[in-house]
Amino acid sequence: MSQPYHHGALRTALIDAAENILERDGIEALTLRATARQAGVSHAAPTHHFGDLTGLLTALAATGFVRFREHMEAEQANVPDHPRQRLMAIGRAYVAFAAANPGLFLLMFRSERLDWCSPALLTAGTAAFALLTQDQSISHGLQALPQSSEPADSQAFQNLVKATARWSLMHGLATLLVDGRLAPTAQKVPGVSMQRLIEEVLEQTLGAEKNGLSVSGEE
Amino acid sequence: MSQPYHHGALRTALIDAAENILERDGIEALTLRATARQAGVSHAAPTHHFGDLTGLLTALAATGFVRFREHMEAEQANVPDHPRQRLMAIGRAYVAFAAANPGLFLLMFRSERLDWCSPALLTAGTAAFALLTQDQSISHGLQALPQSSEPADSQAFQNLVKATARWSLMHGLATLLVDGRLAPTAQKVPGVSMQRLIEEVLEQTLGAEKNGLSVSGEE
DNA sequence: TGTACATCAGTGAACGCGCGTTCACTGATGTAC
DNA sequence: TGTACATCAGTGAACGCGCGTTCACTGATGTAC
Repeated sequence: MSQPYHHGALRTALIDAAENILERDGIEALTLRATARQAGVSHAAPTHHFGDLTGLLTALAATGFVRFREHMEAEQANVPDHPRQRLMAIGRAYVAFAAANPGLFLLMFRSERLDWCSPALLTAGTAAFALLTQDQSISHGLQALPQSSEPADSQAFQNLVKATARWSLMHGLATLLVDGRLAPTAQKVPGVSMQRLIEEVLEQTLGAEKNGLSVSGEE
Repeated sequence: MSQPYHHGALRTALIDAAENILERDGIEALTLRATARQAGVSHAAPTHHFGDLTGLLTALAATGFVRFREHMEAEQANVPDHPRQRLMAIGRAYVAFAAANPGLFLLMFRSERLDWCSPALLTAGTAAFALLTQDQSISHGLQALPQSSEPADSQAFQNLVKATARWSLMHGLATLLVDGRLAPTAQKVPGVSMQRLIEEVLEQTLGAEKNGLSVSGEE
């Protein structure tokens, strides 16, 4: 009946507790003491595992990036092995993860309080980002260093531009959605669900058959 | 020599002080008391003008949106009156504003502590967003309500999709840049400046002559 | 022109709060012999 | 198998800090007459 003195898996429990607080009360409410309360331990216990708040946030963000990558890979696996299909799947997964875990997503991408020197975070973050450039059309280009005289015109640079463009689109869409900026604009056109809007944006930018619709809006 | 008892323009001075703190120390350090210290008045003075911290942040964000819009309009005016040229100018201005005012940009777009019921903020924010949909190709479509049976296929919906796509791209690019996520990726291709990368991404997505390069990355 | 008075703008002391951090401690676990 | 002891994991009291907020106040401004 009585709680054992030793928790057994307190580190994991604290990360879970922190995520609960994050999604329920926002990042402002995510403190070491609140996390200890949520986990049901004394307020000095988290320090023992994470050192300080940055350590806790960094550990939480690292697990977030692992799950982020897993989610994108899983969605990618559900789809025919075609570059555009897979890219669309990643885009959908990117936005869906943000929508499903808004607090965690914001922590991962915008917290100035993460310690990017942490090996766990760096590894998990890099792995997730790598997925965005790992389709057939550009994967090899980003790895090969250009030997040409003008790097700005090299294939590697062009691939970097493409990867940055698609990443920006996914990230902007996810961010605007999570921040609630998309909803007011979308309501100008009645009868359209957010889901439908997102799907169509991804379709027209990432999934178009030949050249895809230009973001510039002219036909 | 002695300071007058009445400041004269304390409200404006407090907003300036708050912006200084925001850019120098980050949003975490932006408190009512810190703002009062920065402005050289007693710590109870800001409450008199803004009520609480949300009021101050909201007022600061509102001035930010005004300047954001002014900046985009000014850049747009420096360019030939061609839809793509103007769109490119807006995109460049969008990213440049974020880069030049990272703290303010983050406050404007991601602070959960803004009061969007504030008329000043709502007006300034709406005006800035409206600029993004005010080029010849889609401006009228977003205003006209569709009478067609299937809203998802209506012209208004297609225009919404286009506006959302370009906005997402600009916003994602600006956000990733400000959050320092772009730099590590870009360094994989040596000899390429961030400036050049951003310009090329905007060029290939917003400014391409015919259909623009698809974000999907296939030729 | 002068006086009285209301209103406004900012002061400074005080309060309670939750925070991070320290530190001696205590209970549990594991290992050496 | 049993005992001693080191190490580990979590406790709880205490600290100092900066915060938002309150409140009686004071100095300055403006207005009525």
